[in-house]
Amino acid sequence: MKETKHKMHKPHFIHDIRIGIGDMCKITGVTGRQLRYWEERGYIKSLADEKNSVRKYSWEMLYKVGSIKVFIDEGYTLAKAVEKSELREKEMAIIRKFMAANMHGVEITDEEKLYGQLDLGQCEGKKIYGVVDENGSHLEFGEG
DNA sequence: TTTCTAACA
DNA sequence: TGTTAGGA
Repeated sequence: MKETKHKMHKPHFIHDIRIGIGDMCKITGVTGRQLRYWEERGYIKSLADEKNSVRKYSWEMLYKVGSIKVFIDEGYTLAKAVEKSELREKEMAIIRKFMAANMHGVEITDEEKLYGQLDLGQCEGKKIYGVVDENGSHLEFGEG
């Protein structure tokens, strides 16, 4: 896989995505003025080229800006919105860790309605299932 | 045309 | 926060 012709411009992963400030504005509804201010305050960061250059944002920043924007629209101040956004992200990281370690399978029970049963492994000899059905979701014990 | 910083009728 | 000037 040699790239002798044109380097760059071939993102293979979502993590390679780079978003300009204009697109960031269109996608999130946050103004360029706000984005520059948020960066100045250290709430977000753009990809470190030298300063005074054109800002590029990562996928993570797109996500974070969108998240902050939601909280702002709910009436939180910028500082509180950032706080909630960052707390949410940390909580989600823990949830992902837990799920990665304990999700042993998913059985789909209704493809239309997206109901199913999560195999969450065992505890004290009993199987644990997370059930999503017409009643919402709940936990169930199964036979060892 | 877009984005940059700095500053303010 | 909006907006504008003046460059890059």
